Amino acid sequence: MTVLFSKKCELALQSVLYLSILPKGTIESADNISKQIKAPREFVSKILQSLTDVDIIKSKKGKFGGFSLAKDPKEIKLIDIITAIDGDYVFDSCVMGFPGCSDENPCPMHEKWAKLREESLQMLSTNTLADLYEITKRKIEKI
Amino acid sequence: MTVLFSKKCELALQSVLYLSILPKGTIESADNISKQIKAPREFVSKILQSLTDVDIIKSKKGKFGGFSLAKDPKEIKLIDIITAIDGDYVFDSCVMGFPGCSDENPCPMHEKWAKLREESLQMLSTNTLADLYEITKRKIEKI
DNA sequence: TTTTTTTAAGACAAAAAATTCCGATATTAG
DNA sequence: CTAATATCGGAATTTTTTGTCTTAAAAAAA
Ligand code: SF4
Ligand code: SF4
Repeated sequence: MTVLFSKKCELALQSVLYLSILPKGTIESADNISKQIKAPREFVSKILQSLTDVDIIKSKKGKFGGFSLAKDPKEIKLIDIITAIDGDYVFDSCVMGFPGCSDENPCPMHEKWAKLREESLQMLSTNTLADLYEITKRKIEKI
Repeated sequence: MTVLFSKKCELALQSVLYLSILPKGTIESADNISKQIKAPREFVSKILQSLTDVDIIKSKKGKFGGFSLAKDPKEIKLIDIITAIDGDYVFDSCVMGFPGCSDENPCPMHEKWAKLREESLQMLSTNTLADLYEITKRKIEKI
């Protein structure tokens, strides 16, 4: 298997992107969200719970309850969602898993990967939900 | 978890890189290789078996048996090892896992990732074991 | 207040990935 | 030939990840 983010993380990104195109303040139930992104409801629900813990989204119980963004889409960077789910070591760990890794003793692919990793991290750290608004909207509508 | 290659694939890369710095034709046992890369012997052994199936390395049974490169390090591209273990869909699948993915209907991160993915694939497709010789040697010696 | 709806929390189950075990077979040395 | 050493192939086990269920608690409506 070759994967960049865990399933949880993928679904977290999808869910939050979905929330980000709804009118500001909209509360959407886990049920609706899961239907939209075509993923198991209970699983999505669980993932969203952990995003509320880090204040990316907020939840409301009871009738007409659900989840909504906790802040402005401009304030939510993609990397925030990723680290919330997959941890902060995200771009620290290595593609090669070579033992004894350090700057003085880099593994054969270090130099080659370092650039790509840095670019990826950069991309995820600069882009916010707001930046993806248009294309997210187009995508969601067509699913 | 955030991972690019599976554990198997990482160990495959490490094992083959190790073989590539040994004098041409050297036969090394799974036991030695696993010690060198500090990984479970039986697991390494299993992984090496599947690499023999695709003629990246060859094996020899019996006393003084083991594994050795099946061809010149110049002929073995990194991507060959990766596809042998993780399959050819390696860079086809997506970071986002958005449903309904297609060129006309790309997901929000498509454009941003496409470039990075292409660069990664390019890097893995152009580099051979021979290209990494010097740094691999330095790395292995220091582990 | 009672009912309905929805999240919260945690145990539980299933699936996938990683790792080990074992019996068979091949190879070489003595 | 026999003993020793390795890979081979497949089953079995363990661990991690993914996904489900069940019960409780909160909120709104009746
Ligand atoms: S040296 Fe670089 S490429 Fe190698 S294991 Fe460490 S971080 Fe990864
Ligand atoms: S559109 Fe691009 S980024 Fe999105 S799921 Fe498809 S390949 Fe991945």
